[in-house]
Amino acid sequence: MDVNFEGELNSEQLAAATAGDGPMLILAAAGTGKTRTLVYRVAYLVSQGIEPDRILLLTFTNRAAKEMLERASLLVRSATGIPWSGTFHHIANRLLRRHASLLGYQSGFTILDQDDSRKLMSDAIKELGLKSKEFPKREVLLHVLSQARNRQRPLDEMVEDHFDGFEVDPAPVLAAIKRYEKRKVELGAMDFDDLLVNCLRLLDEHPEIRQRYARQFQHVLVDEYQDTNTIQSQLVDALSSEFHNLFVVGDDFQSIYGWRGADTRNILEFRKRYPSAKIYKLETNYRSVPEVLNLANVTVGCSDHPEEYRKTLRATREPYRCPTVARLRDGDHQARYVVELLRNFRRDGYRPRDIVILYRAHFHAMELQMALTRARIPHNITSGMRFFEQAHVKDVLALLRVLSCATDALAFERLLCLLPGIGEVSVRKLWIKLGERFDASDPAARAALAEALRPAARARWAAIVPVVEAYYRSGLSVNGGEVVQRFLDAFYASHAATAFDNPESRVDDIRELSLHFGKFENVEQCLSDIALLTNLDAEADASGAGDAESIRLSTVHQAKGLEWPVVIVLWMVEGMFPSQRSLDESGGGDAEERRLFYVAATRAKDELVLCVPEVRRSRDGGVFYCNPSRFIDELPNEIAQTRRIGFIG
DNA sequence: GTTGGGAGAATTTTT
DNA sequence: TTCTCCCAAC
Repeated sequence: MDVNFEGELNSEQLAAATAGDGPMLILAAAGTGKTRTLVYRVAYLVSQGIEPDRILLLTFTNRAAKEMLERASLLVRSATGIPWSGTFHHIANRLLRRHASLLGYQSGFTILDQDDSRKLMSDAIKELGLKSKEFPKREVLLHVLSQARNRQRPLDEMVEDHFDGFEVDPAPVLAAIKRYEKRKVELGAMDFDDLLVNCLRLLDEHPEIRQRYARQFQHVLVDEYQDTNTIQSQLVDALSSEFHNLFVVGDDFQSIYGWRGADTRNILEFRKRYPSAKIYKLETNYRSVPEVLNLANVTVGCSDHPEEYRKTLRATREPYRCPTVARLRDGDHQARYVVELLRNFRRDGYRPRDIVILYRAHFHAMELQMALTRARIPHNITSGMRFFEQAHVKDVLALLRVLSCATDALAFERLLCLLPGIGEVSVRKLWIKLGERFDASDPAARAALAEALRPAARARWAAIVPVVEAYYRSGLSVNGGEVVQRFLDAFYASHAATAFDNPESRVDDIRELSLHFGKFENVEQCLSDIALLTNLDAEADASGAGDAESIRLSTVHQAKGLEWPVVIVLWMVEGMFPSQRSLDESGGGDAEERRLFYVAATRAKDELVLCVPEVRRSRDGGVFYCNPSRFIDELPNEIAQTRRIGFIG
């Protein structure tokens, strides 16, 4: 391995990447080569003779994990790359599969995704007879539970806090949540939070296990450390407890996931926990023109962020031109203006993929979506709906789950509901009749099921049976992709044709899924891997092509870590950005919104346009005047050029 | 019991 | 826009 560290890194990056042992905090401002530094750190460690399997590299997203691994493997040029590299949930899953029995789980435990969790919580609420308009929604309950677990706070306290000032009786709320938790254990399943919670439990309750892994991981590296929550930071601490070679990288000013339990204190108080920690700052920005950085620096400057952590972005690019603040009349005017802008940028030579439109919440882009469609401008929206949570994908996965686990009640229900005349109630009865389990490998169980079905359903079920039989005949060696393909041909394609208004694209998705599954040896592996992935689109995006000809519309959250030459931000008005809901929430809402705006602005390489409509129209024709966002108001004149946009069309 | 239509509501969402 | 809820008709 011959990496030229001096030649390929600037002095800030070099100092961090080639530092000695001990705990280290790298504060990397936006666009300063954070990933690069982390990747070269890995390469440096390997060049110093550290075995790759003694390095633990933790990231948050699959996207980051993939990028990191690719770049590191390239530098290290080892066939195995970095074997212990992945998302927190991935690594936790790996440890739990090995040692689940110590915690009373089977190593083949199912992972519940958000959809499953929602279902389970709904059931819990219904079973306790709490379903009413006044009772908090299942999402709220799941949120409170998740916060309590991720922040490691007692549940009753968290419930009290969350409903403080509202007329909500905590007792039934707690009862529903406990019922949910109990049900999960009965199913032998873990939700996303369980993976982390149980992994930490494993390390805490079994010192010999902790020691084994802490001794293995001579170096622990963490990306996006500002987004860690309490439990994740404890996991990191436990896994680095033998060598204390902890290398964490992050930007406290890009922490935008507080509402999911991320705790900036992890990064801000790193020195408190690790008094010997060295701090390195990366402030040289390679991404943006100086005018954009000036704006970002003003936004940071107006905050009450701790001095020690302040970073001032230093530009390396040539001066270009100021960001624009566009004053507009209303949402429709904004939409027409953006369409016009897009044409101008196209004329200037930017390609569609060079441009992104960002907003605080999905529905802020409503008018624009319609305008783009009318103007026939191709665009794609990174919507809230994730690939693996779409109905058709979950349907197909349900079959695999039924094949691999006889007690997966959720999957059984989902699969059987595909049959005509079978709904939730019938499935419940059926499940109990079958003894609360369905072992698909057992011909007697299959016969019992067919027997119990009414004629119409039985006829459709008959189409699925051969797929199941073929799977077991093959001795389980057939891969998940083939099972999916057979299921699609024998049953699902025709089901899709009657159930959806866009069956073609759904069938296409399933074909793609089938191909994806071809990589895995068995069905269990497919399921375990897929549960921790959120979409295939991200992979398709990364491989380029595809949607190069469309303009991307995205929330600011989803744009984190990415960059575009042209960035247009919609609805920069009080109440929308910053969002009112966020401001109303106790604790740091304002500060987090500010950081979010900072993230939005620093995505821009060349051009940044901030749209400020004057009024909002409601559905019933009402008109509200809105004030420009505080983040716009506080910008001095020389930082951004304000333009009053006349009426178009 | 199931299914389909229509009304109404909608922060953000790495796993 | 899309998703969820609720009621009425099979």
